Amino acid sequence: MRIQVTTGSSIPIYRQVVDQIRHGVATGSMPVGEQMPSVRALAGELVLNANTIAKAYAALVRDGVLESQQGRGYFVAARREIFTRKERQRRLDEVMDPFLSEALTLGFDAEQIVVEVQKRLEKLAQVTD
Amino acid sequence: MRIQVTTGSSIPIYRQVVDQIRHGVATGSMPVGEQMPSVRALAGELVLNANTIAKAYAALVRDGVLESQQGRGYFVAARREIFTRKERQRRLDEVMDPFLSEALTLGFDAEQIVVEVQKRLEKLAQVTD
Amino acid sequence: MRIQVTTGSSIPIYRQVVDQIRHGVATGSMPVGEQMPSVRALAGELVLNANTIAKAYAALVRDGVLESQQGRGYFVAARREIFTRKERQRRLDEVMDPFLSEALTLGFDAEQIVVEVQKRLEKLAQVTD
Amino acid sequence: MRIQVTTGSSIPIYRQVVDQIRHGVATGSMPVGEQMPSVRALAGELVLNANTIAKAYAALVRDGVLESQQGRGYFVAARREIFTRKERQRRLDEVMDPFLSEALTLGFDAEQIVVEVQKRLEKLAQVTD
DNA sequence: GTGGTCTAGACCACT
DNA sequence: GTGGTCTAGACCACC
Repeated sequence: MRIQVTTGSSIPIYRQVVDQIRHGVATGSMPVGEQMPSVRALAGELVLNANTIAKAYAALVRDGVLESQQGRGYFVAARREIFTRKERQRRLDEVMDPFLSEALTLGFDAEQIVVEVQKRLEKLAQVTD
Repeated sequence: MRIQVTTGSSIPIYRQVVDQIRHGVATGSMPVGEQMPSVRALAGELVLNANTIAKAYAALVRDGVLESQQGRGYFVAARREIFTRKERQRRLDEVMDPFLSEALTLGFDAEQIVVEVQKRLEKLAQVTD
Repeated sequence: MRIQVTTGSSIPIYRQVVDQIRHGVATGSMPVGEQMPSVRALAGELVLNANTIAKAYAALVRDGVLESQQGRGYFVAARREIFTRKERQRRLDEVMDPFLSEALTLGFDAEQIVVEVQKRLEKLAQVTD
Repeated sequence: MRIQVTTGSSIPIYRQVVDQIRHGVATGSMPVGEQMPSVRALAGELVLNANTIAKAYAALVRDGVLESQQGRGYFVAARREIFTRKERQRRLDEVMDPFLSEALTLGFDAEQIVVEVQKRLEKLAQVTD
């Protein structure tokens, strides 16, 4: 897929990039799972600042069009949804487990952990009042 | 022991590995002296880069959970008291705060958080038995 | 504070960086609260990869010598007691043995080693003054 | 002369062998010209892989502590100085500095460090006798 | 701009 | 085959 930008246009450059990629994905010329060119590579190709491309990619990730994979690059995303009751619980567990494993490793037992959590929550409540 | 990792999470992959191994050791499902899977083997199994596993193992070594033997592998270390009381409290607070703020952000109130923590700890205790 | 590194040495580069910063902090030539050079800046200055410096700084953070502030930089941490008496002894022995065996290997006898250690410590003390 | 190795140590086994032989030679308990046990004999005695002993002997030959005679075996070499006085001092400092900075960071002061070094050297002397 | 994570692949030391 | 170090370069989160 070929991306073209015109610097003279009233449409912001990053918007031009976003729109063309979105169109490419919608028409299937960018298939799901396909790797996008790196931020710097595309910036170089279009003779743009890397931040501009980064901003465009970020917007596309926010909209669920692309996915980023740490250290690998950006890829065309499959669909998804967020924030059901189950999802909330899943997210809670996700942050609770590291906390509990650290606490247990430090030598605190279950009872102590609960007490510490209560103490901390009381302290937070006071601050907020 | 089975380790699972989700690449989309906000929790770094190496931290997920650390937490699960810590948990395995704390509950005794990884007995003292047991050899861990090799860095490359675990990396291959989880489809991760070997450096990511190496980083996780290194973190566990400096926390006294594992020991490494050059050219032989990693082993579960004998439990020992490493930190002063004050330092343990400091480290507990350090991991508790992000957990609590995330939980509160997700809309759980103080009482619910305590209940969830207790529930989770009970579940962990059952695994130990 | 000036940091120097020799690439040919058997001592890993990141360890050399760690040791020199530790020394600078211990002698007070790096006062508490002082900001460290940024990872990239120090990497550039020493002509090393940024990851190598990041690894050294990370080691100093977990030893309580430095603190990191996301997006701001690394700072010299206030001194604090981290380890139990037993753990301190354990760690001391761990680094003393390789040193002594190397010294004996070089042909220094016990008495000479003690003298050399005293000499070196006196020199370090002078720097502190 | 009796050689002992501990497999759990962080010090490589071949290094333990090297150090003990070197120490034996230095103290005269292994006189000049004496034949060393064969690689396989020593490997069998210590229940180690023959490669490990071969490597230790090779290191000792490289450092001028032993001499090999094709088809006959290894012998304690006549003493000769390999390193210049300056080089010896440089190498000593190179391994001493990391040790001292670690010790100081752990909270040991100069006097304590000297005492610990003396204690450790005494213990080593007893083992070798 | 800062640190933090991850990948890829190199080379070395030890068993 | 094991771990350990280092480089190069990507993206991420925060300020």
